[in-house]
Amino acid sequence: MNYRTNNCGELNISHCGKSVKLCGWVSKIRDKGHLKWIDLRDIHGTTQLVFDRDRTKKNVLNIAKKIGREFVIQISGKVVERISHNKNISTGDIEIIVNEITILNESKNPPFTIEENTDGGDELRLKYRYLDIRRKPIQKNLLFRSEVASMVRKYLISNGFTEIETPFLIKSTPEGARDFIVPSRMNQGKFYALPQSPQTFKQLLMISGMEKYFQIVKCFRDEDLRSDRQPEFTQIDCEMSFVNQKDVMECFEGLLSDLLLEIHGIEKKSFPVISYFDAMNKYGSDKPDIRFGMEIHNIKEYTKNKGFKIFNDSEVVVAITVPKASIWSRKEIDYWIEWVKKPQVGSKGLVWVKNNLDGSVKSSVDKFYDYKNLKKWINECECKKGDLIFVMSGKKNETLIQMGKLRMEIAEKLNLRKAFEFAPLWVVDFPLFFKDDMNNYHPMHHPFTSPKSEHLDLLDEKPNEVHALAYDLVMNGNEIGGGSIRIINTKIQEKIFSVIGLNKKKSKEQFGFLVDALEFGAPPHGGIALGFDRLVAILNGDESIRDYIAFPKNNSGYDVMIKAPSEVDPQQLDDLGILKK
RNA sequence: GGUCUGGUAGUUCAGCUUGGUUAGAAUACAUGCCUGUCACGCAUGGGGUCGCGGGUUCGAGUCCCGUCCAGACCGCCA
Repeated sequence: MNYRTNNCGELNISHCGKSVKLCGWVSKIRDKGHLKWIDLRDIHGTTQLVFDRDRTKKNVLNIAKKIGREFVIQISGKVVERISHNKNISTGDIEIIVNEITILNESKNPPFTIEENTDGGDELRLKYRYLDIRRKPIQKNLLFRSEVASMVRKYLISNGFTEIETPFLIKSTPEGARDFIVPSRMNQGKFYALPQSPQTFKQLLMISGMEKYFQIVKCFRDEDLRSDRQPEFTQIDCEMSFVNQKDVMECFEGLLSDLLLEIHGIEKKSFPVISYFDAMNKYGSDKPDIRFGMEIHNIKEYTKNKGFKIFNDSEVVVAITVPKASIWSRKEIDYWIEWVKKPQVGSKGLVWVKNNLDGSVKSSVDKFYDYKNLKKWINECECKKGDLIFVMSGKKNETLIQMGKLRMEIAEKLNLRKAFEFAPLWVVDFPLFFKDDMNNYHPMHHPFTSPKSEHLDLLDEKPNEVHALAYDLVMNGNEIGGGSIRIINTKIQEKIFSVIGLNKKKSKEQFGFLVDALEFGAPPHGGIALGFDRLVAILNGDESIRDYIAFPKNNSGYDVMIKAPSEVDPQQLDDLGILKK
């Protein structure tokens, strides 16, 4: 005998009179004495069961009395039209008169309510994640994730990509994020590392001639977490042969366009392409949110020689226009002045200019700048009557970044960042390297990124001026993917290693297999990796990825449900040859 | 590693500014009543190591110090 004839989400008025069998969880019990309803829930929906003293058998009533929330039950009964309908759910026109009921399993009272808006806090929900996933919103997210994955597979496979798995137990490398380390029992004292990405393997697959590879794959990074960062996360990892930067960008613009069309019905439009330097200058970020204006303007030349020392002495003076903010009170403006002084932002302060609706102009630097001066700022910043300008100054890079943070925070507060408005773009022309505090060069992306051919001569003398054949896919202020054209020339590869301080011996040790392989006819190739968790969350109007991962870790990388990481048996350590002090 | 915020019934929170009788609310739970509920309603009831440790004080949920845990952010994330 089958457990059920139907699920809890599919019965409607057309099924009236039908005998059905349903299974599910008891979600809500409403007892009116002579009349009692039970909401029966499964992943498909909720169906109302009705019990009354005239139409329901005594023994069924007795069993129904014992039932509590989250019991798993099986019922059979007849579909009837409700006397009072519920317009809010798809099964709201019918209910089931129960003539048999079986308790398949009992349940303790759950620690939080299994409802759309639960009363449980984050930590508790993570501890009982299996109960949290019974809730509709989380189930919907996981179903959505699965749909997106399937669309991605469909697109890539129809574009000639082959899905290939790469190993999880690989070699630790010093550059980049910290590795998760796995001790080897059979090679005592030696360790595998879990991959931060399948980077080297996908390049080897290109050298193998697989031509177009993809994988929806777990990656691991032992770094601190954020709401959009987990120690294990999923990437859509891709690599293509015989392509240039434009080819890769076109292919993945196609993918994201398809997703936006299929999921949100958004018409295809080609994505803007903006250079890294323009992104920094206009938005103070290499992953700009371009859905709202508020671009950054450099007004240094309009501030000179007026006796305002702070502006005179600074490398840049930058400004943004806040729409409709000239009516802000002193208190509101002070809030932002304090906000930028937080150590997380690190600015020294803010100058403001109000372009009042009545045409007057008021600023915090009226002592130094007259109406005519301020009017120039207002013109440069495209500040309309009723708007307000915030001005910051200091060293170029850090001031732009601080302004970028202020821009994002104000937009967030003013509700200008609409969850279901999507603005994808490409950021290109990245520097190949960045310098750390110790003046050492590090690759901006990774050490296999190809320099622009016209910048090859600069590698020896001015590595900081070399640009990369790299591209980031950005949407709504989030980096959702990044990639590059790779180096296929061993000489250039070795030069890059030497710039980042990996001598021949060390680079041979770390990446010798790749450098060797490059010498056996490596085809021109490049690729991209998209953060799948983040992509799914953003496509669904969220920024936190936690609720799109079935079993996520908390802020400290701890799984509160299974209590991992944990200590292990000393015997295990002994087997692995790891001494415990 | 740093900054900030929080930790009080099963759960979500109030109480802390200004220390003082028996620590409250909502919800969940239990019992009873209720014939059209769907956030059902009404009545009654049980439920607390105020994160932990120390200090100040006649007296600490409340003030101070330390510590642990959680969250947001900075650093970090090739």
